[in-house]
Amino acid sequence: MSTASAANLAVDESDQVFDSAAELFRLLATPIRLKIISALCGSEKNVSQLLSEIDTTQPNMSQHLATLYRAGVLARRRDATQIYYRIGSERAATLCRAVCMQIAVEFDGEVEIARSERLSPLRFKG
Amino acid sequence: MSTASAANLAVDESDQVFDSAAELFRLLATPIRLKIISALCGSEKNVSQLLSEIDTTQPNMSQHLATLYRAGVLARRRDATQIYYRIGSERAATLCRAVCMQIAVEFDGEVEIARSERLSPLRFKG
DNA sequence: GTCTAATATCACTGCATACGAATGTTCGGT
DNA sequence: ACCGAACATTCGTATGCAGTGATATTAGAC
Repeated sequence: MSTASAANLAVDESDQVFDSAAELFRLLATPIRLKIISALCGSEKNVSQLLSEIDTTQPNMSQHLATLYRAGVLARRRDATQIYYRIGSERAATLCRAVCMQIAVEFDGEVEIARSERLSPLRFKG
Repeated sequence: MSTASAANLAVDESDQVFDSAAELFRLLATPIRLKIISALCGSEKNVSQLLSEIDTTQPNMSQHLATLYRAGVLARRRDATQIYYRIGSERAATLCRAVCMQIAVEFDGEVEIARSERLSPLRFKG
């Protein structure tokens, strides 16, 4: 089992888990990539269609698509000169949906949390 | 509703949602921060205890704790000279747990996905 | 007040990467 | 074979940020 084989190494399996999880989070840590994933949740789209929905340059779009594709988050197929992207990993898409929806809900039913306390230095006496 | 009031601005509410979601993902995009959150899931701990579990320097630990605290992910209280940190946002902790657990499961029951295809250039004819 | 332990903050360095501009590649049409 | 459309890739730049070392703050013990 993979668990036993890596147990005696300096980096154990839990380290790998945290590394992989952090990498997944890093993939989703950019607004434009969340927009891309969100735009592809309903149906596949080619690059031009994505560019009409998301405000950025064509090279930038292409790079983010490549990043998500290499990570397995997106899949793609060619149709003539156009390339259609679609969701390739339901896990990432579900994660994106869940977090964005929850945040959207908070934006509506929001009360501004007393975050002023968090901005002051750590004092308990004076 | 807040939805209607921001609808005519250049950055609409969905942009803010994506920005906030990306910021949350960015907070979790570092292995050490995932380890910190994971270490605090069971019980609160002071900085020394965290340092004994997680391999890093004290200033680095302190900075990550401050980052997570400012974001509301962690809460803290003082006891004499020690400061105890605990989970402050169940959302972030749940997210961390869910993703790490799912990835851990994949690490055991894994078949190495054919990722060689993803590393080759985009060719469909030659 | 002085000393020490616990923690925070500051200044700096190095690395990763998002973005923009220019260029390259692939395909269909003629 | 050539041209244009659709994407991809490369290169340079700038910015953000994780990590490190040195220093500062806080609080308890004496």
